Formats: sequence, structure tokens, C-alpha cells
Amino acid sequence: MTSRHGTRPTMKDVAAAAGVGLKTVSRVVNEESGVTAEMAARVRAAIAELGFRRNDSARLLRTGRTASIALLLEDISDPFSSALSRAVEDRAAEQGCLLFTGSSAEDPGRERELALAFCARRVDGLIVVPTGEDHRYLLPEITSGTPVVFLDRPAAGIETDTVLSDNAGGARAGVAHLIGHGHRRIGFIGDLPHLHTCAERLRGYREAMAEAGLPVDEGWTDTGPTDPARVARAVARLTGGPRPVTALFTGNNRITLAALHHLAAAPSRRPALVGFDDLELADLLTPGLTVVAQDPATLGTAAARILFERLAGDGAPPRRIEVPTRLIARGSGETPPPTG
Amino acid sequence: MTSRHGTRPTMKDVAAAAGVGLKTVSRVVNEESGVTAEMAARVRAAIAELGFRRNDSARLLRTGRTASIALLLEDISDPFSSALSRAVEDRAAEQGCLLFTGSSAEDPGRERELALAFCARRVDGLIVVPTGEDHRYLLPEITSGTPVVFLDRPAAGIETDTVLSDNAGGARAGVAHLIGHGHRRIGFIGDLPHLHTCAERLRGYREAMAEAGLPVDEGWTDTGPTDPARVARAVARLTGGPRPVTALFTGNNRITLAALHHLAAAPSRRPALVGFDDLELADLLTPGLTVVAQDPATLGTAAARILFERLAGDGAPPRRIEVPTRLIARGSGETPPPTG
DNA sequence: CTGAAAGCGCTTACAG
DNA sequence: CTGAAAGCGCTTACAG
Repeated sequence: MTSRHGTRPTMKDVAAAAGVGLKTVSRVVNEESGVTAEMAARVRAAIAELGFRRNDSARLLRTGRTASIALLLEDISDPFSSALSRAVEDRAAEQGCLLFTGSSAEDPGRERELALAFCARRVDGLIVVPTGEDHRYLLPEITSGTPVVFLDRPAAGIETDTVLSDNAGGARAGVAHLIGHGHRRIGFIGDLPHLHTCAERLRGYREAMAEAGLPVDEGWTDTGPTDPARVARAVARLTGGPRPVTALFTGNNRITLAALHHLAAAPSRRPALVGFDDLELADLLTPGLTVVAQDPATLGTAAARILFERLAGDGAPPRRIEVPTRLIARGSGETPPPTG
Repeated sequence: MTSRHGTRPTMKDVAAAAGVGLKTVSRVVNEESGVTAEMAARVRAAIAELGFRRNDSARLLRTGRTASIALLLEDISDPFSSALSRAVEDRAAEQGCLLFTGSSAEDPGRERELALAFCARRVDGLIVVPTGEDHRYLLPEITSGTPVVFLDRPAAGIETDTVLSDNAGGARAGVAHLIGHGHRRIGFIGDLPHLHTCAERLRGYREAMAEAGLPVDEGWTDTGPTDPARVARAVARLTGGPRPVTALFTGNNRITLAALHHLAAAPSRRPALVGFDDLELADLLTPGLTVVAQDPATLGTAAARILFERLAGDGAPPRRIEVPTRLIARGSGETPPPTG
């Protein structure tokens, strides 16, 4: 191997070393037929001697594809996001595609910047867990032929393929579960109300209450930033006072976490609790945490499948897929309200 | 915007539309100086009209960089991996680099395939959490000028930059903590013993025992695949029989998890427990889980920093960085052994 | 200030 | 079977 540090041999170098034409090298590298054994051997020897490895970026420029897709998440370090990521990666690998990942950190400006950077690289397709409230900036990219699939939340301002959890249905089932265990005064703590997921889960809460003929007190719902202190205040407010709620529905994993921490620190009588999103040690808590679990593997797989169908030429109108959630009863949602 | 579906305008198209030379378009797009305001305006109008967006992949082919790095993990959906990923992504973003991520799924063949695929794309650099036992396949890539940093575990067969947790020191501190609380018979359950992390943590265990003058019984250490059933058997064996251990040190997050599940199901007297790696709800368990926590943010940041220093021309000999761990006492590691 | 030519490392389309 | 030419979309180096 005679490659100098920092200088990679090219097909041209291989061709010169083997004393053949460039195209013959290309044929051998790509295992195309129609090269005599003797020629192929000479080329292979030169490849080994020079330590040649094809530059796929150059190859793909000519080909017109990049054999890569991008996944834009809120935060890759969040368990839900990383589970999505693994599912998307596995589908991409099946298609011979590499995966870019990026975290918007809930910043719409960063989301836009990253999405456009991926498009500028000409990724074959883009999957976005959106944060921003206006995605029209992606319209030119989509029109130009870069398929975009929205995941977990719908796009705002454009019609595109979308894969969502059954947020309203899941929340409805979770709240109905609490009602089924005798609760009448149930609180809802969510994150930012303008986010689709929060709005839908709140809708599910209201539907379950309405279906059971239960009134919803003005003060029983509390939405705002996912800040532990704010969630703690909300829990304290809803479960305190003269007529406290007897059960809580928490709108996502981080809110559930913050609520659990607050409740653990305040050893007064605990409300029943059902949380949206599963947590890793949920079954080992005392009581076990009852959750409405999302299915990130199915969500990610569905988004990737649609993307690759679009890449294969599927030109049907935008699709919207809703993935079911699953109620997992473990104890915290099955405690009855205090008698009297 | 007149771009037809699937056909993107190029600089050539813009040049033709604006009636200027290609290089003038390039100058405007790259905000180079030396273009008259009138020319620039004409170009900008054409860009807007055609919906032109520079193809960065083509640009980077000419430039010789790809402004992308790759992070090869064991499994992006693992919390430790995804935390590393976020840290690396943030450092990459500071450098204007996009990030490829890939999961080897503990398959050395897959690791090799992915690593070489990233190199074939000519990523500017590669960070690898290795699974395989021989990394000499990366030697030609490194020689050719692609810097590689190993993270969490060292490379086998090549000298490269490496960023590790203080595995032995962390385990030693965890086991010493148990000894400090009166335990004399302490078990160690790890994953595959040929993995550097497992070997080092086992070494730390032995050192702590030796430092305290305590013998280590042959049967007190148990290593093998991270399979919940195997871990459960190990826990049952170590904590059962006529002379059970009174405390356990578990070698990583998944083993701790499996051990906790087994102990929760077997309501006999619980051994004291310290686990390597922190878990999200660890503080809410009863008792709280005492852990030796790694610092994935610092690990990922350190690996990325070294990589970018190499890219900036640092030619010093390979470095090895060790990141400290932190003992977090929460209850499970502070229970004394049964008296008598 | 402006632009035609050559080239990044490959593949495509086409002759011999 | 083999290879010279042209081109992917851009930048670099160099004239005008």
C-alpha cells in the first residue's frame, strides 16, 4: 500500500498503474460483466497496491441520488426520539441508505436551518418531527422532488405524508381508564397547548370526560412549558385546595417524570396517575406506573416506508397514518379515589 | 417559481436566466465580493424565480471535504448511545458539520460495513463505539487521512485516539462503597468478558476487594450475554444457596435493569445493589438505585473535540482520554448486610 | 468587475 | 471486450 498520508488514489491512478482505461477500472470496481479475467486481475492488483476505495460521494453526484436520508428530531437523546431513529435507520439500511440525524432542540429556526442543510446536500428524502409552526419553507424542496414525511406531529401550511400516534384516542382511553376506576375529578397536565400532540391529547381527555357525562372544571387542565418547576406547581395546585382532583393524566414522558418527582417529595395522599408515553423503569416503581404507550418502532418504520415508496415513484396524494397506542395498567392508574 | 417537479435548477440555469456567466452566479451565491450591485440583483432575481438552491454535495466534491462526520454506535436507541450522539451532534454543528449516525447492533460485520461505507462517502472523520475485536480494517482509511476516534472502548490492533470512561476506577469506587457499608461477600455480574468495558469493571471490582483484604470467591463473578434470563439466573445463584452474597455490583445499565426485575419478582431479602450507569427513574425506585454514573455528554464532547483538532491539522501521537465517573448514593447501595 | 476553461472523482452514452 | 469523450454541479486558477 503506497498511498501517501492524506492523498487518496483515484480510479485514474488505478487505471494508470494497471495500464488500462478508466472505464475498465470502473467496470471491475462495480463488478460489471464483460471484462476478461486477465484484465480484471491486473486492475485488482493495482487497487490492492494503491489501497484504492471508490469515492461514493463522487459516484452519487453522477448518479443523481445520494443514497442517504435525513431524520430531523426534537432531541436525539430523548428515548422516544432515539427509538424512532433506530427504526428509521433499520429501514434505511435495507435500502442501502445512510442516515443523517439532527436535533432541532425545539427551536424552529434551527429546524429550518437543519432541514434546508439536508436538502442542500440533496438527501434522497427527509423525515421531520416538526417543532416550528410554519413549514412552507419546505414547499420548494418538495416541489423539486425531495419527498418529506412528517412524523409525530403534522406539518403546518403544507400537505405532506404524515405519521402520527393516535394521540386523542390514547388520551381518551387513559382517562376512561381512570373514570372506570371510580374517578370523577381528573386533572390534565400537558406541555405547550399549540403543539398538535398536546392539543390532541387534551381533546381526548375532554372527550372521555364528556362521554362519561362528567363536567370539566376550568382549573383542572394545566398546560405550559415542560419545566419541572412549572409541572410541580401544577400538580400541587390540582391536587391541593378544598376540592382536589383525585387523579391526574400527564401529557408526555417528561411531564410524567416531573409529576412523579413532585409526588415522591410530597408524601401526602397520592392521586391516581396515568401518563402518556412509557418510561423504562415504569414497572418497577411503587406503585407501577400506568401509561398510554406510544409505539416508536412502528411510527419510525411507517414514516420510512412511506418515504421509500415515494422515492420508488409513488405519486398518490399525501397520506396520513395513525398508529394505535396501548394502555399498560401497572398500578398507579388503578387506585380508587378516597371514599367520601 | 418555475421549477418542474423533480428537476432542480443549477447554477448554469441561473446564469442563463440572468444572462451572466456561471462564475458570477457562484460569486453571488457564496457572497463573494467584487460583483456590482446591478449584476447581483439580476442574479438574485433569477435565483428566486427558478427556486435555485446550491447543491452542497457537488460543491463539497470540488472542495475536497464533505462537512460531515459519522458516529458509529452500538445502538442509537440505547440511552447512553443517544446521549453520546447529542453531544457529538452539538460539537459538529459548531463546526458546520452534519452528522451521520449508524448502529452496529453489536455485530462486528455490520460495524465494519458501516464504517467503510462512511469512509467511502469520505466523511471528514469518524467516531466509533467499537463492537468488533479487530479494527485493522480501518488502517488504510486512517493512513489516507480520515481521522478516527474510538469512544467508550479502545480499538483493537491499531493505535488511535481513544476516549473512555474510567471504568476500573468507577467500579472500584462502587464496590468500595458497598464494603464501606459493611459488606464482605459481594458479587459482580457483567456482560461479555472480552469486552474492554466489562474487563475493566471486573478489574475495578477485584481491586476494591483486594484493597480491603477481602477474598473473592470463584462463584461470585458471573459474566455472559446481556440476556435478562441469564442475568436472572446469575442473581438467583449469587444471592441463593447456603452462603449467598449480601451485595451485588451490576456491570452496566441493561444488566442492572434485568437484575432489578428479577429482584422485584423475588420478594426475599434483597441484597444491596450498586449499578454501573445511571437510569432515568433510578431515584424514584424504593429504595433509590445507587449507581456509578458515566458522563456521556463529556465523553461525546471529548471525542468530537479530538476529531476536529485532528481535522485542523493536529498531528500529535494518538491520545487517550479517561473521563471520570460519579458515584450517586440513593439507597440501594447503603443497606447493611443482614446481621449474623 | 467578469467569465471561459479546467477539474473534483466518478458514470453514462457511445464508438471501436 | 475496451476505452476516449462528455457530463454530474459546483469551485479553482487564470485570463481579460
